[in-house]
Amino acid sequence: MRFMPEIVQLMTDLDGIDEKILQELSRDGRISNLALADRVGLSPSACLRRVAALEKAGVIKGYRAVLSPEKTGVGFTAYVMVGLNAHTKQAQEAFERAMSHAPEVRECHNITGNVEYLLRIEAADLAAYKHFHTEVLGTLPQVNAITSYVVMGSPKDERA
Amino acid sequence: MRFMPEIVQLMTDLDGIDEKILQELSRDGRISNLALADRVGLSPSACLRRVAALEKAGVIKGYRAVLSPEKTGVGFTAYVMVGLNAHTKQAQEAFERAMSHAPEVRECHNITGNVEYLLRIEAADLAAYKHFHTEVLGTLPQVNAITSYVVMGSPKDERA
DNA sequence: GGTGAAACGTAGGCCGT
DNA sequence: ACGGCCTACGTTTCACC
Repeated sequence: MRFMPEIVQLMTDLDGIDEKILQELSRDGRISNLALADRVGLSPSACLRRVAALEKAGVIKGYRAVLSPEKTGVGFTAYVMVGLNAHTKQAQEAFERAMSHAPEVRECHNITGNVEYLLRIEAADLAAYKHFHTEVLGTLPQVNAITSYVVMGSPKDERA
Repeated sequence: MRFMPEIVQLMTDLDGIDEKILQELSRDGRISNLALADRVGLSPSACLRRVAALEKAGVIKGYRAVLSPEKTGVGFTAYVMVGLNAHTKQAQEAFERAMSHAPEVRECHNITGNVEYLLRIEAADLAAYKHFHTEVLGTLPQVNAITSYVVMGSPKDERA
């Protein structure tokens, strides 16, 4: 490649009001524009224009409802370190494709260290996790090493 | 303890429509009730009643805007395994208290395995992370072992 | 669970700064 | 380029069936 693939603007210019808007929308993604405008000290129309601009610029990627894992049938969470046996682009792509299709995989991070990937797995229970472990991870030819860390609790969790 | 501390209803009874509602709201937390009702095949009022019930039951814990880390000044993410030198309740509570006050710590999970905790750290850059590593983690008397895994990319990330 | 109507919020044109 | 005002339009919300 001749230039760096994508030199994107890493931090959009955000003033104090923008930051307050983002803070409020992180806290309550369904706040009405009227209430939001009030909280940040702007008129509704000015506020709405800023929110629209933040969405358009990709600063706000979307809005999501935060669900209770226990109450939606997720009783088992684990982080899993996965090492591949080949460090080729093909092996990585094949593995990532498999992860993207597995519903138990909520996150797949490419990390530094002795293994390549860190996964967050959410399943109904230990049996469902075992199924994923053996039937999915265990059958992928690229996978070399699997280490599971079962989540016993999360004293802090500010996941978006 | 004489009985299990809290036997809560682990999975609220959710029918197919409830699951569809949750799925839609996870995808787009700002969908209008009208559009949501349409998608799940209910009248707006019936749909709204279900959403309100799901919120009240705690199945829906809230709504949040999903922000772009790069565009909000977060250029560095890492997972950190932390081992304590004492397995006492006091040591854990002190550590968890410290984590809850550290803004760089977005998640703190209590895990099984050779160490006690897995943290997700978000910072502006490597320098900011180094500061956290030495000035915060490094000064806690309970902390015994620290292993950092820097996130190079996240091919999949469905963090609520 | 559906209907309807009043209350409320949104979105866009327009003007002032 | 950005904020405030106004208003037609859409959405939410509630009592009632």
